Amino acid sequence: MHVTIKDVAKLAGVSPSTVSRVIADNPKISDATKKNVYKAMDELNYHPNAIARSLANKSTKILGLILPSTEEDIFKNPFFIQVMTGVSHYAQKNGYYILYTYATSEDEELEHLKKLMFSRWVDGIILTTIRKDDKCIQYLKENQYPFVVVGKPESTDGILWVDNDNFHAMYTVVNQLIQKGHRKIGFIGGPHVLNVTMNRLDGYLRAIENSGIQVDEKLIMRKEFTEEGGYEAMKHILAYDHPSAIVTTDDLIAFGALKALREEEIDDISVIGFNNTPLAAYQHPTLSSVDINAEKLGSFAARLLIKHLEKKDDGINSYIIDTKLVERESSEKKK
Amino acid sequence: MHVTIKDVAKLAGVSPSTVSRVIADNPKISDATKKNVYKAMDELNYHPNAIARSLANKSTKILGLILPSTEEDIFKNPFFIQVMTGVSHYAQKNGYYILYTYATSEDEELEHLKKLMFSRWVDGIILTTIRKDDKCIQYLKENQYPFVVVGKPESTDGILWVDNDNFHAMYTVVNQLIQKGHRKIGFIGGPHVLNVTMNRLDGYLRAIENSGIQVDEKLIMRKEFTEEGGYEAMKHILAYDHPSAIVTTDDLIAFGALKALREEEIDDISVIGFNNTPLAAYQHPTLSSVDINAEKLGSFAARLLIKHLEKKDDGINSYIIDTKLVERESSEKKK
DNA sequence: GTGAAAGCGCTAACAG
DNA sequence: CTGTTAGCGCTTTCAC
Repeated sequence: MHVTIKDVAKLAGVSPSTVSRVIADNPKISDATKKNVYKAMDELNYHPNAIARSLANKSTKILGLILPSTEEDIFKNPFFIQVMTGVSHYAQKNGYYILYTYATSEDEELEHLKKLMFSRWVDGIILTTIRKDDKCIQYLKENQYPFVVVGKPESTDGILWVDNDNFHAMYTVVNQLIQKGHRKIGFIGGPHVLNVTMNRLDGYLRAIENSGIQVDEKLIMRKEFTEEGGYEAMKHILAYDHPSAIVTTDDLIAFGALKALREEEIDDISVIGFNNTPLAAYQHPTLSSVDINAEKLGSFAARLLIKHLEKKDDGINSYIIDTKLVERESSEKKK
Repeated sequence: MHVTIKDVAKLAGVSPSTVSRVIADNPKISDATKKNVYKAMDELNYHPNAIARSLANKSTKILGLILPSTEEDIFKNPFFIQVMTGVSHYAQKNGYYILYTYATSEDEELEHLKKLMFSRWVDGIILTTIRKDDKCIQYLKENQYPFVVVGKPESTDGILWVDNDNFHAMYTVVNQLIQKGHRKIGFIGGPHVLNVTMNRLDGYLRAIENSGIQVDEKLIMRKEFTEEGGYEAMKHILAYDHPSAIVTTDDLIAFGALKALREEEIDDISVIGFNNTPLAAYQHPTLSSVDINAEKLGSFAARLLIKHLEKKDDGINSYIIDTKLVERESSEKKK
């Protein structure tokens, strides 16, 4: 019923394999027959059947994307959307499609991952989050399935990954604050099971120590990645002391901290967020935040994976994406 | 190299066709052999090859999603993300994957649409936007390809679609304002080539006329769907008169209008947005806006398409999704 | 109920 | 350079 390679072959007076070669742009086909075949193709309005090609080729030119999602909101977290944007651009430009699934827990994620792998729909997989002793990574590795992960895994051997230098990013931020004269700087981070939190905390500690300031454990809080977490942590710190600046590991936390400060009518404490989410510019005061370039994380992840799939590995199996502090009102010089 | 249906057949001591029937859960297979085959399957850790199935079946259980995108920002417009969320949930729950492409113009969109169609990757397509004399719709129709569109097409015969009742939504909003005592109500809409704009304008006009108020053409403006557009339109209206309320057809427009009012230090004009985007709650004053339930638009679109693909059409080929005015400060009673 | 065999549309040796 | 042939892994008549 549909036009196939055979119809084209017949019309062009060649064999199906020749047509196949023309499709694959095989160099050892004479220009004359190529012309011929092309003519037949669009005379018949022929379009290769990608499914059949994939079955024969064992390659679909589709990438799988696994997104974590808290309950019903897959696309609420700006970070993942940005990563997805980067991935999509790079993939589409290079002739790949994206197939995604979302999962609400590590086990579900693994479940979907397996489905995606076994179905053969995708040539490789992009993981957008990374957990301690990540089961997905382990599984993919064991099965030698091509994948790339956004976030630096504990063990990096033979793994493709992209990440920011979280240690360095936080180190720089704290250092700048110290340069500006801040001495008492608080830290509010997310749960310490996450690598990011630990790396950022290390950066904070190093900067403090390097400048000869005494680390004050009571100015260091770790809470959930939520506005409430940030709010409570801030309150807690204020009950103990009055620092001149607070660094956080996430904008959401920073939003909560700002809220606590507003309530207490305190306006001489600088606050710095992380991830530079869209709402940062809409806080009161507008929130200074570290831009982690999530879109770039995505596009470089896609790039690594695609290069690998096409056997064009250039020896590079990871990228460190630059970060940048975006200064807004919340870190302006206080009176 | 990989476990196939033949290996399973051999181990279970049956023929490949029997295994195939077990996979498809064919009712005329004895329970005994079913058990047997299942056992063999997980002894070998067998997983059906979806590509091969698709080639034989002519169905992939993948849906194509076409997203419009202004330049580099596919996922910046909250509307499309919400639609995508709804689509994804419904699809994933029903065993479908989503493959998406984005395009920056109608022609590019058509281009990608064709690729998607001819490749056979997807069983059907979801269009998330609709233009006047939409080429994509026309093409899909001509080729009898299964699709659904978010937005009501000019001609609806034989087309699956979902939309809000834009006329009614705006009618209700304006009516409520009138009930509250407003008499001079301005309208700022997007370009009138778009169906939504026209429908919402009609709702506005009807409400005004029904209440016996004289329509004042000078209070009606149509601009681009941008903050600047809203800003200029508002300034323009203010130069002419001082209405007590302004309705708009998009939050972005409303943001601009609010900005103009802030500049003029006017705080006795109610403003209503449309689409209830996340930033609405972060305006000054916070913006009242009509929630159009974009996620529901998406899930019902997926639902229509999937039912159709599975030949479970229930005679329903469109859905009208409810809207709801979310009231915030910008429409509070003014002194 | 189950098996044999043909075929879905394309690719890839292997010849020539 | 091009044709022949045998699959890729699964489904599906058509027999038995």
